[in-house]
Amino acid sequence: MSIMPLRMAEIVSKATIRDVARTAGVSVGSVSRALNGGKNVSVRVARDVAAAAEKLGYQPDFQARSLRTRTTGMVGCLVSDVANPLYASIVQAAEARLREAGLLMVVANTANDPARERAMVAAFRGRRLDGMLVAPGSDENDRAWRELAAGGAPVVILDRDVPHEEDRPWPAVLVDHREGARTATRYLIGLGHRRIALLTPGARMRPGRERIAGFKAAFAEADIDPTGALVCLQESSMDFAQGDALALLRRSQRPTAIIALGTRILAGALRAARDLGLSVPRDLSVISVGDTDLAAVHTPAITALRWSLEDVGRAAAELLLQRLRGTGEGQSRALLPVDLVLRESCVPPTAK
Amino acid sequence: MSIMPLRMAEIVSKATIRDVARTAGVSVGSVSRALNGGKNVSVRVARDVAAAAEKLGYQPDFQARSLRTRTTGMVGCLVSDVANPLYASIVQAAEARLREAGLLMVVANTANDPARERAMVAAFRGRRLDGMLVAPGSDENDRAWRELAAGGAPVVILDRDVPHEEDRPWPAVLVDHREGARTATRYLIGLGHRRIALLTPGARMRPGRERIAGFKAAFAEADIDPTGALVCLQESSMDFAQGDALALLRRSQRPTAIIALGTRILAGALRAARDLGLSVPRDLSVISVGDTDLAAVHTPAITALRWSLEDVGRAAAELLLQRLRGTGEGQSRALLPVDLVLRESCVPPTAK
DNA sequence: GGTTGAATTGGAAACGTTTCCACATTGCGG
DNA sequence: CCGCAATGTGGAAACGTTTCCAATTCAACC
Repeated sequence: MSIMPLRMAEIVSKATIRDVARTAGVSVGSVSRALNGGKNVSVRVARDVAAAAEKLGYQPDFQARSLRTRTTGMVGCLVSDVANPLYASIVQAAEARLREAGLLMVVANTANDPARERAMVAAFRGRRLDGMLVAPGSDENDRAWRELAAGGAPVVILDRDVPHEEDRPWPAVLVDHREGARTATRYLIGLGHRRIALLTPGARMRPGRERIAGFKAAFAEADIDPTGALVCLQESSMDFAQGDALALLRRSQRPTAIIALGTRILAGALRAARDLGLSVPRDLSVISVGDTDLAAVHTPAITALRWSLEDVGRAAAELLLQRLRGTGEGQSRALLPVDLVLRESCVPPTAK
Repeated sequence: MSIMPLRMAEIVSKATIRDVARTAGVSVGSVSRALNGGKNVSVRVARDVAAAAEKLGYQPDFQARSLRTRTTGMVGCLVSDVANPLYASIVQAAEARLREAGLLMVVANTANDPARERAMVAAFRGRRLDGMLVAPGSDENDRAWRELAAGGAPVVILDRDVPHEEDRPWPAVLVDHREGARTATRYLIGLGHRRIALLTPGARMRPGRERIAGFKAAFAEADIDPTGALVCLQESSMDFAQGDALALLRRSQRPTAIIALGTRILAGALRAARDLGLSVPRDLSVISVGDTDLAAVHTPAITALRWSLEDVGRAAAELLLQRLRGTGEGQSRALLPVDLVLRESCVPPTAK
């Protein structure tokens, strides 16, 4: 144990390609070719270089390589908050796929702040990251997306509609929130509900917009009184959701069913219901948008719209890798399905 | 919109420091000094350089700078799974602090696989990351920690006990799981419970070990039958936890209280209880280790051990920044407190 | 006005790669 | 036996910075 520090100092070894060249008795160019290309190197050189590299514990310096090759082996990932389970799983899956391909992933949280978004895009570009996965905080942040495009590095958009020039939509992984919301709403209408509230973050972003569209579409196609379709835009904070949900459930004509985004908002809504003494599902049917632990384990178990976050991350990584390799443009957009997982939180409304 | 592509091509601008030098009519050295040092540059040069840089939209190339300065402005973060809420919040908070300091964060998931851990440490080192935040998957993975040390770059350990040489403990952020578990256990014992089960991931890692120690300490100090202290080691998978919990709760002498890690395991335990028709807290008192949404929103709300994941992340980032700046070694370890948040899930056991 | 020292400045040498280019060396067909 | 293509090889030029060093300017002080 005592000699450890010395050995470590050795291992840190600044062994450079020049050292390898010297001990192998060849030129640096040959070493580089032997180690990378493999093309145009004699067996003798290959052997000697390998031996020398091994002996010296040579580790190529990515920084230097990057400078020369203009490629960093790193991609950026820009989301509002990696601690949000919705993003965490996406990030996790994307990282897994990218690592397989030998890439590192840089993450940054934007808190949906456009200025910060721009700053991080600039930072990514300054670091010459090879590409990026981005979930912009708003679909309208004009300046941000222009800067996005300016980088030259491929970008894949996560579940957003970023304005694009006519013929070149952004590569993107999208979730079919519209169809999901429509299915859920149709299901509730089928159970007899006529006053249904949709609690979702604002229409600033695609998921919210699509959900609202699907929600309304279900009412329209059922040909019932559309004033029963209550859209409540939310910030994604639990406290706020709870306050809003309380107000909603105190109305004289309170909704008999709620569809709530399953992160913080669902929690707030359930708390509100509990605080008002409303029993789920007897007094209030509930559908979670997104299948979280909370939804699955809650008593009663909450019926939920489910889509695979892992698939989103994986597909995004795949799309990005495609671009990076430049192998045929291939598919440019993926639309992932949403399923309704039936559980115990929805029943026909009690006649009143 | 049609001229956009051209403008973008311009913005991509390979404007290099040489260009700036030329248009400013000074040498590259002066540009570098003007832009960075600020020291020893005349106002004239400073002005001209600033103007030229502005005009050309000059963005320094971090890669090149890194090569020269041997510093990348990036730190690595190695955890088993960023999608685990326990880590997600830590990562989020650490990233926030590091970004403030102008650093980017690279994340990688190890899935607690020692080989992968080593590979990622090597990758980080090859990329010359300035430092790293690491939560090793095991406290015993000898080889990994040696390689850790070998890098020369500072490392901060997240809530683990990594073997160290006598006089140089690793900088680390630790959570006082022992005291937390002891408090929780004491509380249950105080309520009258005598058979209590602790469901936590194995003793391979510090948090589990410490919790078990605290759990047993509470029994010891209460001077009651220690066979009532049931330690159930778990993998952190919900299904597995549920199966185990089922077996546990079916015992003839089933525990009257459970302390369960609040991620997947708590969910599994609650499901198991529900499946067996056991009511919380009447038939079973429950304490969650870690205060998650699930614990807070569950009906009944689950009493929980709480510590601040944000503080862990922030403190870790702070410790790392300290090392990076080399400003006085300062504190090398942080021990964060754990509180017991009383809710509705614990009552005295029903006489039986 | 010359001397000195500080403040600025330009030029060039790193940093560690990859890649281009020119040159040897080979093998082969004519 | 003579080109000639194919193959391997070494040397050097990038890549875009920072930083060292020597040279120049400038002011101030004797």
